[in-house]
Amino acid sequence: MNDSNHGGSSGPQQGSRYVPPHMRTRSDNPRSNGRGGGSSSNWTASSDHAQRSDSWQSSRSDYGRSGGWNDRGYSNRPNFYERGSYGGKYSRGDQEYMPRRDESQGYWKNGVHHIAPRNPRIEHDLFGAPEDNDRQHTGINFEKYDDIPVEASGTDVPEPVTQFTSPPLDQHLLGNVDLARYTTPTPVQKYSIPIVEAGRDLMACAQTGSGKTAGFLFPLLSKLFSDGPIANLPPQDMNKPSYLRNRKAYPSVIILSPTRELTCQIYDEARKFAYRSWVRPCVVYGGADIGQQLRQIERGCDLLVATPGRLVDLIERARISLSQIKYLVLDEADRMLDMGFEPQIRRIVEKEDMPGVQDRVTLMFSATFPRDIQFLARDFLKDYIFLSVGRVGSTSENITQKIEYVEDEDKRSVLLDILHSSELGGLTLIFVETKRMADVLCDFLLSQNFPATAIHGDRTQRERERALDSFRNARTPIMVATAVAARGLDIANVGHVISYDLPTDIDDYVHRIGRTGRAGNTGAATAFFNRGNKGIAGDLIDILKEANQEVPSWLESIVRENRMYSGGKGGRGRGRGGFGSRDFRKYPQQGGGGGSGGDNWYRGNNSGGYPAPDMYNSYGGGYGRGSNPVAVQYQNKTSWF
DNA sequence: AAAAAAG
Repeated sequence: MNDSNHGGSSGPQQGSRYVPPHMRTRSDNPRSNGRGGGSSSNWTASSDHAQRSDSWQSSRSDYGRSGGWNDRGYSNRPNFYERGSYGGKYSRGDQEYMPRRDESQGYWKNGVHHIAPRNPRIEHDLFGAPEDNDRQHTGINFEKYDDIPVEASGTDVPEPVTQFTSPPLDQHLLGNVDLARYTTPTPVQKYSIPIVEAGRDLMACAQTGSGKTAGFLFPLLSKLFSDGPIANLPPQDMNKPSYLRNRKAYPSVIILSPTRELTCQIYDEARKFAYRSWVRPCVVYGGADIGQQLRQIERGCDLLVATPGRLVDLIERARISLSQIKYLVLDEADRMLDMGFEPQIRRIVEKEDMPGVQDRVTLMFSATFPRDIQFLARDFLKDYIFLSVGRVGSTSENITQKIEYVEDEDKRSVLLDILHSSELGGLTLIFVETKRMADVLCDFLLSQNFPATAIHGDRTQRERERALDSFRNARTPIMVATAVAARGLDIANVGHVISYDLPTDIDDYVHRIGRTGRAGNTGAATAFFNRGNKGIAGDLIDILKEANQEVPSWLESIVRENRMYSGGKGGRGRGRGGFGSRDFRKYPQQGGGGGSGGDNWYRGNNSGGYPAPDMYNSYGGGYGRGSNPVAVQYQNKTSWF
């Protein structure tokens, strides 16, 4: 039922096979021993360690031979690898050896960034096979994204960059960017790079699909690479036995994200770009063995990607200190608030030992910019740059949206029709509203001999990761999902998104269809609509029109008839026509539900000037009037990494 | 109303 139960009876079997992606090391993969679950004894652990060092020694000797290893075409940056090539500096007897790092880890000493030698196996793990262009899908078609409109506001907005170059980016980071085959910065990245470089705070209305993960990772890691760790870190004396050591980790970066899968995804990206550097990324999230995560952290943790609940847990256990934080990133902030994380987030940011707003750089990302996000921005950010990123054009062009009227009892057979008629190739993602339905439908599909899996919050973390994995690599090209997979998740090659049940929130719908139609590809999105969904009909029509899609006439009439009764809710002030979210410091707010033009609660800021920080103080607590005064942005999410 | 997340 719950992951913790697996640790007991069934733990050994499952634990021996499954190693979460971020825990995998070179020698973990072929682990054939039946032991090795979370509860395995110290004996197993230490013998593991011995094996690891052995295999390490042997692979290390490979470095001398350049073989085919250097033939991978890094010609554009010939100097990059010279520093990191295997040399005599880095040996066990040497003073510079830092035991808390393994050999694939760089280190910082006396103001110099020592880059670790390259490691073919890790490189393959992180970046894929060099010739495998399909798997390595990042970096394609970026040119296409030049059209995405970006609007930046705030004081002294730095000029956007146009290329990945050094400066402003660190040379080592550029090498990793090359390895990951990112060629051209996306619009978010063009802006975020100089903004973070300048040490400014950022509030960005953008989604994963816009390249925002790299958008914050690049400049932030780049700065860390050049600046090094904070000097006054309490020294870790690794010669002491572990029980006498300070077991707290002092990360420089915290990245918070709402779901476990998203957290893992960000972590995977971080690993790529932190490769061989002194920065060691870690990831913590609920539902997984905390002991394993603690051990990871103990080995060094400079950049931590976390879900809020687990992070609070670790702080309480005094295993994480926030006192050295230089960068705080809140990803999918609106989603985190929706999920009720505000208390945890406020606790982490305001009530623990994290440096104050003035003493850290804070980056906030959010698909929408409703009022509670504005308040969060007010409290967490200083003199920030507001970035509004337009849709990645493919919502309108690349994704064919279709709304079908299907009664609940007919849904199954219509679904089967669709699945039978669709040609092989792309993945099919089916969204349902309840966890129960996800299981029921998945079971039904299996009984009909469709290779399906399901992902939802009642499954264990292991099951979730397995499901996602088997979907990604097309072992089960059909996946039934709840809202857990609607946003942010990057699943390549999804050809068809089916909203078996429509969500009640149009944002969710938009996020769902954004799982398909990736860069350069076309996608299909089908939704089953019936009377139960009439609440979303109006918004749905808006979306369809905006995306130049066919609007069924029956849908129009449902809306008309709906308006008769509801007295015309007249939309919720969503910004149509490209840009949605606006810098509320600059623009007058659009009317919310009541609409009586009384939304100028921030008063007197139409001049485009930057508001004084205390502008909010005049506002007191009475902001309950009106609803949702802020335009919401619909942006496609063709995630490409 | 359901889902997600800390256990």
